[in-house]
Amino acid sequence: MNRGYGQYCGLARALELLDGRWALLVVRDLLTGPKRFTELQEGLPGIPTNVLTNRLRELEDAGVVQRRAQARPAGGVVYELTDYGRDLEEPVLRLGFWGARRLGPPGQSDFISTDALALALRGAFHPEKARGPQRRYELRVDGKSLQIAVKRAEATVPASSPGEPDVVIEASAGALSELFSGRLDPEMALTSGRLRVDGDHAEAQRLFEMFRFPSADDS
Amino acid sequence: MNRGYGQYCGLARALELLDGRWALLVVRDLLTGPKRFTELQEGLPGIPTNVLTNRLRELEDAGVVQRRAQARPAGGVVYELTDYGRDLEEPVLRLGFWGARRLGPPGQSDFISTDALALALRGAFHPEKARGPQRRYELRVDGKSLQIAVKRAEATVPASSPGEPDVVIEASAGALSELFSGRLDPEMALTSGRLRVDGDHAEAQRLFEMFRFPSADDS
DNA sequence: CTGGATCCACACAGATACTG
DNA sequence: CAGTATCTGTGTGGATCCAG
Repeated sequence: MNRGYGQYCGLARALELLDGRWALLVVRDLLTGPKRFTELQEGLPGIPTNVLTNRLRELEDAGVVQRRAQARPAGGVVYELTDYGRDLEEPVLRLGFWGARRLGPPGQSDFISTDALALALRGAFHPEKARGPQRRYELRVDGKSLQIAVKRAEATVPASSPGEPDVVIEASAGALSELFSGRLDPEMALTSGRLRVDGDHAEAQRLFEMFRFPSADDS
Repeated sequence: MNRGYGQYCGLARALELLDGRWALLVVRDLLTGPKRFTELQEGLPGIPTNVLTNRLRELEDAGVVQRRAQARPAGGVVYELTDYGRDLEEPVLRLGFWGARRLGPPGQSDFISTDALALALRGAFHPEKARGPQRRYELRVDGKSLQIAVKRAEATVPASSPGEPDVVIEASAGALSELFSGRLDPEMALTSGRLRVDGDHAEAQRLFEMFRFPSADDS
């Protein structure tokens, strides 16, 4: 693919580098860390294997992704972003929040990507709201879990190393979306059962203060 | 098109709304103001008419673009962004600067879009560098011209109303790119003939201080 | 002239089966 | 696990034609 646009324009070049269906979603999933071929497949339900192969090759040629031979014992290869590819985090985040304003409540058949959630949380972090001791949270949604580490004014999503969470928070994607955008009060959600917390409730409340999505106040 | 990704994710939704080749370039050209069908065609050399028609319809369905019946005397229709579409300026700008880092020097056959230049300048404006009286600049490149109005700490690109420019600046796309990214000194460019200025040279120099592209310091 | 519609050839995406 | 091979749709490119 990639016949190009023939324009001397940064956007046109970006669209050439990120051309093809699924391309930016591959980048999104790699923004949370290196992944194997099959891990990418699992995070992108419906992508044909040959398309994933093509996108990875094209992104590699574009200098966005690189293959790396994995150390033993597992062997095999992992795909990871180059430095240049990692610089897509800001643009992708902006595009994501723009698109999120047209996300209604999640449907039954909607796939929930923990990579997408992790990315959104990174962009939703408000450092000035973070105080108190270092904390590790575990978010559970749709049978998957995601760990969040907050240390002083810095958040790591997903948490770089596995460990015991201080608080475990479980809710549906719809409930989480309302909680993180401030349209649903955590107290209310707890009493109504839309939110389950294992650990200090006040800690959970702090999480929803530190991470706040822009609210969907669109036309 | 638009079979969708089936994910509950803002980025996936954005990619669905902006799906199809040329889509974001259409948005880019509309970010500088409403345009007619044929004006869009001229700014997107190589786009087939049926593809432009399809993209405009899809963007209209997506709530990004709207058709408006044009007042007399010209009649006809113009396409313009909705409020939601205009909110793409930030994401598009970020993506554009990301892609611009992989723009070498312009080739012979590269088309120069004044819409792309206008957008890039909007994103490159440093309000704190703007002082002095209101000024209107005219940038000439590749046979096209673009007016820039700077008033206090605000820049309008392209200038909203036509008028007599205080300074006219002419250069090739390559020279402009180097001038705006600070890799080429305006004095040098003037003496070497890569830059022509009609008006106060100091004014031209100010322009290159107020508008500064992020430099291509990539790997 | 503007704003498309229509037709054709082709490249790419999707689906599935199969392999080192 | 990490793809390759193959077949089938459909979106794209390119040219041409047409109505207001």
